[in-house]
Amino acid sequence: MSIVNSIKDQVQAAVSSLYGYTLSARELTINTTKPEFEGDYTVVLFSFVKQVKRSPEQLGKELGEKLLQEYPGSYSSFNVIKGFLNLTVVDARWIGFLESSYADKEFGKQPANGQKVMVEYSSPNTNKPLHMGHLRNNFLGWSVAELLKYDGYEIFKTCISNDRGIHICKSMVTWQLFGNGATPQSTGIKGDHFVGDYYVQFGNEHKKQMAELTEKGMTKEQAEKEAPIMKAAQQMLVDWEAGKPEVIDLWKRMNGWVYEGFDVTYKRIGSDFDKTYYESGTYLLGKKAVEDGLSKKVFFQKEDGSVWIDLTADGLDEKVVQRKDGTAVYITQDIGLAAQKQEEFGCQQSIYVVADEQNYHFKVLKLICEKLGIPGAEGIYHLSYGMVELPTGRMKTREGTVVDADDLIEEMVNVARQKTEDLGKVKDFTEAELKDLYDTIALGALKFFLLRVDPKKRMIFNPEESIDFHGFTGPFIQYTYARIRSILRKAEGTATVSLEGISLYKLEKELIIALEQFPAILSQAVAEHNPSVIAIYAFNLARAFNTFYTEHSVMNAESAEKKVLRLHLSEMTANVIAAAFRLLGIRVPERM
RNA sequence: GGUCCGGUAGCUCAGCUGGAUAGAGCAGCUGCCUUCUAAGCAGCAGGCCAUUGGUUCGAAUCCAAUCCGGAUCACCA
Repeated sequence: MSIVNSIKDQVQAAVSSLYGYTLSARELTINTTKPEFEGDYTVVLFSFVKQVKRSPEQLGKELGEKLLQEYPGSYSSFNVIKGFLNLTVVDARWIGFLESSYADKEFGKQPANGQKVMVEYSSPNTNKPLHMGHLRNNFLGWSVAELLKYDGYEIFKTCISNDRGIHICKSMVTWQLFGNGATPQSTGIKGDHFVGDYYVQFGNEHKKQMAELTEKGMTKEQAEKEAPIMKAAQQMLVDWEAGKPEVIDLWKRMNGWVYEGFDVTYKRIGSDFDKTYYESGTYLLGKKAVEDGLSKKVFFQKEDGSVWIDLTADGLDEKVVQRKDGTAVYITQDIGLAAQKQEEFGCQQSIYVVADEQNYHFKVLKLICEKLGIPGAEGIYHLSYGMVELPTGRMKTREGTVVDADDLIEEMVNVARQKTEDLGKVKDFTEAELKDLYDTIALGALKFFLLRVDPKKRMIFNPEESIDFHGFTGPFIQYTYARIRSILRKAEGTATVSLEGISLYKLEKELIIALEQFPAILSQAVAEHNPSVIAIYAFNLARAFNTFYTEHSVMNAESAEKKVLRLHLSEMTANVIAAAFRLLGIRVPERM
């Protein structure tokens, strides 16, 4: 049990035996004591002074004395200031905790709980390369999956590839018209960028053709549809749905290029999936759901043949689920896919990592699935995250204002290299070791930058200011880790001694208190599906260590006991940093 | 217009299940490398927590209204 929880139990017991009053969980708040006061934990008395009919001062005094008397092994002293009871926990208790946990490389990990959770994330379109928004999505999805795994769930990571539709046809048509048979191999351009370039070119051509048509007197709306290149793309979509062989071949070929490109990026950023679904293989799945919905009278058909669901009773609108031409809309595909995933994996919870612009969509999806009685519908959870924006507003592919993922990573690696060379601490590294270190630092900085912010909030990224390597950053924490590893290498073979009876300095105790909180932080992060909780914690822990480190020497400690104590403190800090970073998908270097 | 999300230091963000004097990082300014890695540490400066009202022992936090910004309400995906 955590120390806070055992304090709660003891306070409850003490109040009960003193006043015959049972404190509810809501009435009992215990915080870590503010640094300006003496003590480790603070019991807030205001919330139950009335119930026990005492003044705050009197209550604090009586309660403090009772605790000290009943649990002499737990508390060494107390003080009461206004309505706050500050308790000091005996050093031996902290040391006992440290001794039992310092070598645990998986501190806080929970045993398997038999529950299965699916996490769907990444979900790219195959007509353009990954950008910064995808990175946030990937890092988030991956990290939340790891968090749940650590918390005892069995996890399945999936990805849905939006590989069909008008968008990919646009790239295909443009390649046919202007490509002259070029390939990623012949041009040396990474496949996803290669295809993405044609998508951008489509936009330019389309604009050009629209201008010509509007000059001839067409309205903008007409021109948009009538532009020859747009008509060609539309036709291609029809041909694709009809299964025209040469279109299918081209589609497979171009998507193949994109996947080759994606694979490189995914490998680099460490994203992986247990299963990838392709929209081309699932977009007809909704049919069954529509029939099912009609027979259950959840859906109704209008005169023109289109199928709808009326959600006005739930405060939403009427929503179309099948077009009058009988084809499925987006939401229907998702319903079909949800049902299929449930059949294949049977998870209790299904998490969709998708940007917050789709909040409404997922609200509707969940509601419809519930009404259709699809198993696991209650377990649908939309992990909604805010978009990454530029200081000038949203990123737009067509306007060329996206921050490309590959470019950004490359730039980060360059900064990491430059910085490392300037410092000159790892001159003995081999080429391969250096390359690995630059990747570790660069991706560490990038992932930390994107994960340290509450997922719900949209975040602003200014490409003019490069991502920092100092302060509240990944490299800061990696550096702390490397420093500790350096000490531990030097300390190998140090004889262990009993720590009984030794007392703790303030900075030593603060570090232990921080370490002890890790499991509580984990459950918070899991409950909120929020890796930023871990990121912030890791930073605070590293900072606490650095403060301790400059103040107290480990290897030249004043006694053998202190040396062992500090080695254990250092080792546990390193273990917890490594565990926290593993959950964020960030590696830690032995040296940097 | 309806619904949802946000507004905290010059900038980027914590704190939001109500608790003590609102915290970090960056940027600015001072110090600290002949002792375990200075990607570090210590310090200074920087705030009408959007506004107004309410709830109470206590409000950045809860409630209401207002203002500002964003998303969404497609037979697009």
